[in-house]
Amino acid sequence: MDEEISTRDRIINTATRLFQLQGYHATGLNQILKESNAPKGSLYYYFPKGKEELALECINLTEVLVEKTIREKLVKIDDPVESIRNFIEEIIGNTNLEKNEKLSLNSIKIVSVNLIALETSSTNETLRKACQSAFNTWRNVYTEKLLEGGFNKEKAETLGMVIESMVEGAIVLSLTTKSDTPLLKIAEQIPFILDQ
Amino acid sequence: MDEEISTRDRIINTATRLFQLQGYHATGLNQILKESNAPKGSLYYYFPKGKEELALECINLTEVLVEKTIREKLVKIDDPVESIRNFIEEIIGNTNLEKNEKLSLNSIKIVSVNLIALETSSTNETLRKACQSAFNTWRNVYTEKLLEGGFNKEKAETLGMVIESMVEGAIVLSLTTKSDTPLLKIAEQIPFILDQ
DNA sequence: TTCTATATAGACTGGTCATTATAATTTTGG
DNA sequence: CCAAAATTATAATGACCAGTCTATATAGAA
Repeated sequence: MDEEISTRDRIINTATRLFQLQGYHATGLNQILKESNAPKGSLYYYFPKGKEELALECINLTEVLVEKTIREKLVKIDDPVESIRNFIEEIIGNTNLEKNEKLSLNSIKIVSVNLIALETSSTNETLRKACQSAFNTWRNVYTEKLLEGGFNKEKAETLGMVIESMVEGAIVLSLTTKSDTPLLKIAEQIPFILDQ
Repeated sequence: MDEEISTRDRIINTATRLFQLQGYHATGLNQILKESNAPKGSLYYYFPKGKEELALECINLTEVLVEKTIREKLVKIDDPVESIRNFIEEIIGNTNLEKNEKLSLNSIKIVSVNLIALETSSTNETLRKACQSAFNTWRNVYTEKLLEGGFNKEKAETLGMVIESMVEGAIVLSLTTKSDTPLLKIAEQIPFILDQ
C-alpha cells in the first residue's frame, strides 16, 4: 500500500502531459523536472539520450494506454456502429480519472499524440514514426471491431481509417474552439457513415 | 513588370511557411529573417509587437487564402457531393503552385493552421481564436455548398462540421504517415457520408 | 538645402534552452 | 560494515531565444 511512484515514472507522467498539452518544443526539461519534483541528474540518468528519448517513451506508452482504453470501451457494446458512436461521445467526459485536470478539454489533449505528430512530421523521423505507429494501432482497433461486426475486409479497413481521421480531426476542432460540439457531431453521424 | 516583393511580404510568406511546417515554437525569428533575406530591424518595424503579431497576420492571411481556394474548387462542379469529393482529392496534388516545394505532403501542411491551432489552443488565446476563426470560415464554405445543393439547414451545418473534421484529421494522418492514403480514403467515402 | 517619415542594418541584452561533466549522496548486496 | 552500484546534486557549457537599441540610409516635401 501507499506505493511510492518512482522518479522515472513521475518524469514520464509529467512529460507526457506537458508534451501533449503544450507540444514538444514548447515544453522545457526544466519545467518537466520542476513539476515532477525530480532532480536534473535523474533525467539524464534514466534517459541518457535526452529529450528525444524521453518523448519517444511518452509516445509509446500513450500508444498502448489509449489502445487499451479504446478496446475496453468498444467491448462493452456488441454492435460495432453503436459501440463506436458511444465511444466517441465518451471521449469528452472521459479522462477525469486523473484528478488534477480541470478542463475536460485538456483531458482530451492528454490522450492524443496529434500535436507531437504534426510538430515532428517534417523534422524528426524517430518521433514521427512513433506517432505513425500509434495512429495505426488505434485505427486497427476500429477495423477489428468492424470485422467482428460482419463488415468485409476492405470496407472495415477503409472505415477504420475514416473513423480515425474523423476522431483526430474532431479533437483538433474541439480543442481549438474549446467546445464539445465537433466531437458530438461526428458521434451523431457515425450510424449514417457506417450504414453501408 | 518584374515587381519587387516588399520586405514585409517576404517576411510574411516565409513566416507562414515555416510556422505551418515546423510550428510556432520551433520557428525562430532568426530563421525567418535569414530565409526571407530581411533585416531584424524591419521585422520589428512592421510587427512592433513581435512574433505573436506576425503569426496572427500569417494565420489571418491563410484563412482568406484557403477560403478562396476552397470556393474556387467547389464552384467548378454543381453537385455538392461530387464537388466536395473532388476537392479533397485535389488537396493532395494541389499547391505545387509554389515553386520551391518538393514534397507534395509539405504543400498540404502549408495550407493548414492545424499545427499552430494545437500548439496555441491551451497557451495563447489570441492565436487560438485566429485559428478558430479559420476553421469556422472553411467549415462554412462546405455548409453553404450543401445548402445550395438542397440540404436543410441543420443537416448542412452538421455535415459541414463533419467534413471539416475529416479533412483536418486526414491531413494529420497523411502528414504523419507520409502517405496520400488517408486523404484519398475519406474522399472516397464522401458520397456515402453525404447520401442522406 | 533642411526637415520629417519610412525603412534598413546589425550589434547587444538578459534569459532560457538541452546537454555535459563531475562530485556527492543514498541505496543495495555480500 | 564495507564496497559497489544506483541515484541525485550542482555547476558550467555554448547555442539560441525574443526583444531592444542606436545608427544609417533613403526618399519626398518645404
